[in-house]
Amino acid sequence: MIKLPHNAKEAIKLQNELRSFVRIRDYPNIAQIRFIGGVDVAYFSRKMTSAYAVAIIWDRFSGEVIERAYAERNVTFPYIPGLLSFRELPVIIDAYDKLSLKADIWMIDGAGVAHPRGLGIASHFGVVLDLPSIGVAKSRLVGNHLHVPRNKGSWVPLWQDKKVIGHVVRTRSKVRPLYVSPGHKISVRQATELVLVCCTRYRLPEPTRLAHHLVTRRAHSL
DNA sequence: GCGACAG
DNA sequence: ATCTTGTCGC
Repeated sequence: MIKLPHNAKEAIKLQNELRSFVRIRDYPNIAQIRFIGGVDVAYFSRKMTSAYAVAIIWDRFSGEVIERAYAERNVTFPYIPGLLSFRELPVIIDAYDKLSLKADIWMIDGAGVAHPRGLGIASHFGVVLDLPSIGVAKSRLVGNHLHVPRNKGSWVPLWQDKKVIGHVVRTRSKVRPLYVSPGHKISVRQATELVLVCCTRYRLPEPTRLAHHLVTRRAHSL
């Protein structure tokens, strides 16, 4: 269970404290990563008062989902750009806790360190659970970048204060690119490498894509 | 004050 | 994120 602040000011203070625990470095043996976790959250209207989350573990070699878990919870924290984790991490962790198997690394919808204070939801998740993680966002939160070549597999660096905080990746030809940034315990380069390996015929990497598909269909599964 | 702004 | 149908393009 994560610490839940009561307002934006407290949330920002907490992020500034947690950011010091983020570790961006090479993952030991990325070629041997087999089990990749994926999570996503959905709301079924009614002023989006309750959130639903699905956490899955995907086998990169067989291409199959080997386990899935579902959770739902009333959300209290509002959606504020930069403070997304305080709204969605609680349900995500509820779903994560129901899994019996372990994943080598996790992919989360949203930013990793490509965040105003370097602690996007993927980093927050990684630090709290002490697990390697990657942030996979469908749009930009912070940073600047040049145009990304239109062909699948190409990418350009995402800059912030003269530093590369992530990559803007073309996971499908002629389709809007993804904003990939390391969450915890992985490097920028490897994060992009792993995301591309998980993209077969869709814009989103399989772990995140499948979790989104399941949570959108209210795929209950205990 | 104005514009930007993950899901 | 969610509300929504058909439609243009690879």
